[in-house]
Amino acid sequence: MPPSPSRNPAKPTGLDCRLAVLGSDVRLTPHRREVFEVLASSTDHPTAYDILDRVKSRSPGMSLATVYNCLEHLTTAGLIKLVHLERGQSRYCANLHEHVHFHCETCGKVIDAHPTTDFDPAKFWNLPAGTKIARTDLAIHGTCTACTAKS
Amino acid sequence: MPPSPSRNPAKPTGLDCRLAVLGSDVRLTPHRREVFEVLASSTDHPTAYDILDRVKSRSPGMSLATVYNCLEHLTTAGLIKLVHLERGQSRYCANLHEHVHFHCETCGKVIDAHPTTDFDPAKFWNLPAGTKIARTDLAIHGTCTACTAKS
DNA sequence: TTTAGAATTAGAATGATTCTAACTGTATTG
DNA sequence: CAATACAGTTAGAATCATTCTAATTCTAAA
Repeated sequence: MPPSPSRNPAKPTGLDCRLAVLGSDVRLTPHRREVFEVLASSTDHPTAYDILDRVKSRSPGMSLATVYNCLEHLTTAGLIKLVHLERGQSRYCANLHEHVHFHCETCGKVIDAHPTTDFDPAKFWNLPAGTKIARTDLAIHGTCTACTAKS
Repeated sequence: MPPSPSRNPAKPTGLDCRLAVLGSDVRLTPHRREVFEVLASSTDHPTAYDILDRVKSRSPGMSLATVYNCLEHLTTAGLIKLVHLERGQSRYCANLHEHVHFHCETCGKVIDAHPTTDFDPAKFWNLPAGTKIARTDLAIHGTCTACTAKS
């Protein structure tokens, strides 16, 4: 036994291990792991409902409430990101590399775009002095290659 | 009478005049005008419900459905902009100058930030060849001056 | 004045998300 | 090993934002 840690149910140490990535601290329960894995193997920025659909083959009993619950925990832990591009359903993204989103207004597809050089928003926009930037969300809307070719 | 335009109810010319700005083409009915004026005199990016609230002193009978309807027409015409920053209610903005939004994660306030120099997203992010950019939405999240001072 | 179509309306319907309360599982404590 | 405490999970209800529907009103041309 390790040096008698007093009972602390918020940080169990047994079978129910954690994912020690990026300083995050989530209990990786089976459901959370599956939601994470589905998202990590998707490149299309699925909605909560899409994720439920994809998880169902492995966990037929999972409910939408649980998907939302898992997504919330994973988001809080910084393992995944929430993306808002339009009204309606939110989308999720497990790409943790710095990137922005290109949204095709014709087919609805969302493509990750990675930076080619450093970008500092404070160089381009006039923010009040004393403002602290935590993160930036850039969404580029337009027409994707396939849709441009078709028209 | 002008040179007998054949009946075309989509483009009336009488009292119900249009706002000939920016190539837009909206019927500026009393309700639409009020919604637009409320928004134009607000700097806080109100939600549809906020707008209904502010419009009520002048048009007590206006319904939320009409507010949404007016906002939709004004948005389509390019007279106002729809802003998505978080889950939940959409916000609207009548600032048509090029700008981005700073969102304070502490107090929820949204501040317009205007460009100090030209910004071309294609210079910073690697988009697939053939992609056509229509517009970009940049949201900067962080802590505003007031909230930074308090903490 | 009639009429066609746009604008407006209240309320219903839908869609997305969150909440609630009951139940289950796991690991620590006695 | 049994009891316990709490996190995780669940279905379904509740809520919130938005859109739809069908009826009504308004406007301007014929």
